[in-house]
Amino acid sequence: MTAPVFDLDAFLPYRVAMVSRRLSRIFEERYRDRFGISVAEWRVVAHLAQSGAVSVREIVARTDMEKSRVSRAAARLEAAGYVAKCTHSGDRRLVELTLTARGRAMMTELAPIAEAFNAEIGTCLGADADAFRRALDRLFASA
Amino acid sequence: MTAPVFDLDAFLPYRVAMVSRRLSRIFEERYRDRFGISVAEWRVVAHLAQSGAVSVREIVARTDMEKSRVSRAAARLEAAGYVAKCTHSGDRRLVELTLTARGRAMMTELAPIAEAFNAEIGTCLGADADAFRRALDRLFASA
DNA sequence: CGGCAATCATTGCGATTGCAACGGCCGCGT
DNA sequence: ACGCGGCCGTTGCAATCGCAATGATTGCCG
Repeated sequence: MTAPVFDLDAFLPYRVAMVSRRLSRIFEERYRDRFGISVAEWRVVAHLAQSGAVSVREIVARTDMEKSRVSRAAARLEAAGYVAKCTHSGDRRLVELTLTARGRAMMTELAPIAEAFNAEIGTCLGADADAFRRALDRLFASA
Repeated sequence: MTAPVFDLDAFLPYRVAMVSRRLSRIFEERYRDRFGISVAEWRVVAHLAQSGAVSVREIVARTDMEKSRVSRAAARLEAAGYVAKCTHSGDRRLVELTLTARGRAMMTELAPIAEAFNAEIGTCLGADADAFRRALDRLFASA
């Protein structure tokens, strides 16, 4: 029985997962205490701030999250008063998600925090930042 | 009420999370059907193949996974016959995890699959592969 | 030598997730 | 006009996760 040799540190999916987890965790610490939202909810809010009124399906297509995850995140955000849900006029299957005034206020506070964190990452990467972004784009496109 | 503007696509934690999720998903498809293990269990097995007999705590420190996640993954692996658990002689608090013959056989089959997948990613990245690896190392070190 | 804080692994519990099934709604074809 | 297949969002259910508490064991320090 040969002893299988495998270098886990060189395995890129593992490395990416570790970094992803840490980045999300660090960023989450900067807004969870203040607003009490989770990562899934942050993504929905950020997407709404970017795109205005959109349906659940659009967020699903755009963020690669499960339908149910988006649906429940939207429900929690609605319960917390950050998001309003109303049925689309014309196609009553669709749900139009919109930021409430409270949601926009949160985003006004959150956007600079996110930008700052993003900038931190950029400076941390230094000269490799552009290559890193390119690599992410390529992996996302081909995966 | 100003409309908050934020470009989610430029937000690196988000991009990394998307790519991480996709890579893990794709790789998982290549072994889940054959061996019925999950990502957490794969990580434990890969680490055992690399490090021999180790305790739960070492895997936790090394992989940045929660104690309970590693513990349960080890329990599932033991139930499936891939891993053996025995108390460390000398310090009976520690649990020594070891690959069984069946576990080593699985790893013998899995290692080439992982290597191939890793190589695919490398070729996909092309000239940016080295910078990508450097960037991951730097983010991991500073996070 | 004895107690006591610390370490290690497990487990209970609440929350979240993914998958699949479902109910409501649309639009196409007839 | 009317089914009927398909799309959209929600929900039931099982599994997993994270966190905190617990049980078991060790090593330190008085």
